[in-house]
Amino acid sequence: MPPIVDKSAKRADIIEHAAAVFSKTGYHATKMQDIATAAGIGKGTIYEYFRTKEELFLAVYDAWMTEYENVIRTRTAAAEDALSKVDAIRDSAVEFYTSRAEQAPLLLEFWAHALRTDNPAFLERVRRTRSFLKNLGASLTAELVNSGWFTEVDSISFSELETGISDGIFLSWVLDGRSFPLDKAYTFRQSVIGLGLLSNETRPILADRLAAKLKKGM
Amino acid sequence: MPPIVDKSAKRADIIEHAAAVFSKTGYHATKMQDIATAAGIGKGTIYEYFRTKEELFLAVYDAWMTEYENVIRTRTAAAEDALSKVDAIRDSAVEFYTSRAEQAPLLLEFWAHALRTDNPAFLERVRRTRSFLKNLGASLTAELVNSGWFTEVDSISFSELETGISDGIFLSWVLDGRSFPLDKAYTFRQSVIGLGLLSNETRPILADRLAAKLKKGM
Amino acid sequence: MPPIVDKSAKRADIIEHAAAVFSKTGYHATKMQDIATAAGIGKGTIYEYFRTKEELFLAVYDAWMTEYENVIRTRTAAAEDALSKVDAIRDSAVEFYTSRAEQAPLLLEFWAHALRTDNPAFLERVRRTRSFLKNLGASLTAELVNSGWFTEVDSISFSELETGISDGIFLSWVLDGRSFPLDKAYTFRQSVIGLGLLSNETRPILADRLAAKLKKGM
Amino acid sequence: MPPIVDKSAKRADIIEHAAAVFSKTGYHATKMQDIATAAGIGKGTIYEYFRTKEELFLAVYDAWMTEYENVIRTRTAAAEDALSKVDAIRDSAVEFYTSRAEQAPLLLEFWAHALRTDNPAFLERVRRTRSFLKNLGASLTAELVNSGWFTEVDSISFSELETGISDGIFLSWVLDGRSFPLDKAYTFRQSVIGLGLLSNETRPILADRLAAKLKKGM
DNA sequence: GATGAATGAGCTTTCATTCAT
DNA sequence: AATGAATGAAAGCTCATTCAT
Repeated sequence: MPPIVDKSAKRADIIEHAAAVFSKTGYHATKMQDIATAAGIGKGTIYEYFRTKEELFLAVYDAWMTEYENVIRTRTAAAEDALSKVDAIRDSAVEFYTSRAEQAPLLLEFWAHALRTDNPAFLERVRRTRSFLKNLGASLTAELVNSGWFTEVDSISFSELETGISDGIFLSWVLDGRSFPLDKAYTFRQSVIGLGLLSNETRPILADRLAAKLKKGM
Repeated sequence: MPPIVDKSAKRADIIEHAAAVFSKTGYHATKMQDIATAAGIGKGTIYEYFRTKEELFLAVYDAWMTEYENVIRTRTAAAEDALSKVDAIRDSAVEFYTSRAEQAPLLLEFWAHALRTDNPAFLERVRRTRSFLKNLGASLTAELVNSGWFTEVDSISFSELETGISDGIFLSWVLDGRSFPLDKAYTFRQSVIGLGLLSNETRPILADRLAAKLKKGM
Repeated sequence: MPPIVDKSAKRADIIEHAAAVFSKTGYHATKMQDIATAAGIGKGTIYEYFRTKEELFLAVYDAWMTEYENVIRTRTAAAEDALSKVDAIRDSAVEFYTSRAEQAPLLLEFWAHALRTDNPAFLERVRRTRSFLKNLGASLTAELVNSGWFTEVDSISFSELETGISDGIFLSWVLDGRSFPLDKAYTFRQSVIGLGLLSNETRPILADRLAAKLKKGM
Repeated sequence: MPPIVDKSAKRADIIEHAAAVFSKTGYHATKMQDIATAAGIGKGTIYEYFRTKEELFLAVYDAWMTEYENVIRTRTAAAEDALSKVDAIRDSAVEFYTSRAEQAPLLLEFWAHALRTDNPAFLERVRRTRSFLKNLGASLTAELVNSGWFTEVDSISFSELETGISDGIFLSWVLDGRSFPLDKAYTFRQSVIGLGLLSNETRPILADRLAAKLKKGM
């Protein structure tokens, strides 16, 4: 038996394998033994790092969402202006989801589970990422309104809507068997929404380009 | 003299009670005995009408979606023009979901299950309603484009997007603990999207009103 | 599968087999499967009649003690006078324990368990039989005192002592590998105790006989 | 500089902590980790001193019984005559048990375990103390008979009986929730038994005093 | 000697499903 | 048609014990 690197590395390793097995088999159909086997460890070892199967499930989701948030943080920080930041968020979402296409159904399972379990940590974790996205969206919206790009819009409401829209496109994509390219859908949506929000000053600048995209579709 | 109930009435009765129990407890935590008890029948009797728990779950979803589709069919048939039909769809969705607020998480569970089970009937059923909605949306969109209300837009893509957006708002609503009024969210969304789609001819007519709604928020 | 006789008969049947398996293997080492196999039923069936292994254990003890009490009730009722009733109790105890020699260690396990479990029903059941025996003993003692056979003695204390002595002899018998005949031990004890309790009037009548028994031993 | 403790001191320390934890939680519910934590050492360290949990259990019992025997040896050696030695034994028992009231149920568990395990060392240890007590009792009885205090009695049988009685009183005391004072019970028993054993010569001397105690009860 | 991470045998309990009545 | 007693596969979790460091 090789010496253990360190506890948190092993924990991360278990999470990674659990993510793979959960993604493939689904939460309920996955047995702890499956995960142990995949991770090349004993069943009991998992319980040294996670108290229950449910806690491990939460850890998988947490790892995903933490990474997702970090990607967005990094990318938006690198972007110079508000419009670029919006694009950065869109690209982050598209890349995150497409690179995890096989794992996408697990997000649905997680949401469903969060709504059922007695453990409040699940919904809390779900809402944390949603808050992060909504706050980010609201501040960018406000910036776009203030800079004159957008017509006046309640930035909180709009960000709430946008967050829902993103999830909805993802949901459609998953339920429809990923029958359309996710990036095209996000871009198309951006054109529709953008066209609606342009101010009277900026509309002339972009309207034609966006209109062309609308005509073309996904 | 035993009450005469034809098989399909009893089947419907079981579905109704199953829906209630599933909604409250969730699919996995619900025991067949719970449903039998709720329906006031013997556990074995359920199996006279449904081969498995899973099939009963499907039947519950099917009943819901069939009713949902029928409501939309009836309402859109009663509406006179395309814009009214769009409103009819929106109202149907809002009413359907708000009147089933407690049952909403079950839809998530159903979707998650549909993506996992080997039984293709689940995804088929999910996609049937989605197709219905997308087709209806596409034809209404085409009508609005043709009539000059909307700028030119790929109606198939747009309808796909709109379907996703509806699901996404619903999803947000459920995950965020129904913290905002669903009808307001749907209306707000309609304003944003509508403003983006108006043609150059119709924009002057409605732009001010929609802009006011954007400003006001949900 | 033959038709079921009736629920309580089946329950009793499970108890009987559980008693046999518990006696042979001990409570902790016994698996529910062992009992099911012995009873010729499925493992799950046991759970139709008993909620937990612990509850089944209690049922076994309860059945034994109920029978024990009933034997004593029947025998003492049939005995004519107090002295005969005392003998009846002694004989009942000896016969009960010797006929269950193999099962005796289980009583120890039950007592130990009763002192550990959170379920108060265990100690309650233990104390119920003890109360029954102590009350019976106290009333017989009072009768023997009143009739002049015994010298004055606090009947409650004496009965408490006697109950303990009975258990103690049984305990010795079990721990020492049943190396002495239980009936002889009970008789010998009766002689010692009896000799101590005789009144000045009755001592002359029985002293010689009892003294002879003391000399002889077990 | 690490504290110097020789192996046997550390072994004794583990036994002491194990006794405390076993007493509180019971043998089966106690985890090796609990003992390690209580002793402030690592789980693996226990296995440097004891091969199994069972062996540690035996060691705890052995320590108790060895101490018990030593107390009796010391006290009886200090007593001048046979009657005083008898009192010394009684006092030792009462003090030993009352000072370990919380630990008493563990003795029952030990006995139960001894009757179940394949390891013969358990019953051997149990019987060793019992033999010690029986032999001591028999020789004291013989002395009391020879000196004329007691009427003729088979000292082996009587000592066997007395050992059982002691255990029985202890058992009653534990099972009845220590609802009576143990010392009073032992004294009361001594009066009853003593009155039965007095010889014709000594009876006049003590009978009145013992009779008074009988009347008074525990 | 001391440690605690790793292990997996083992066990209770659940519950969808069957089928004799 | 209706029932519910019977079933056993299944799985999460525990914990005594090992052994590399």
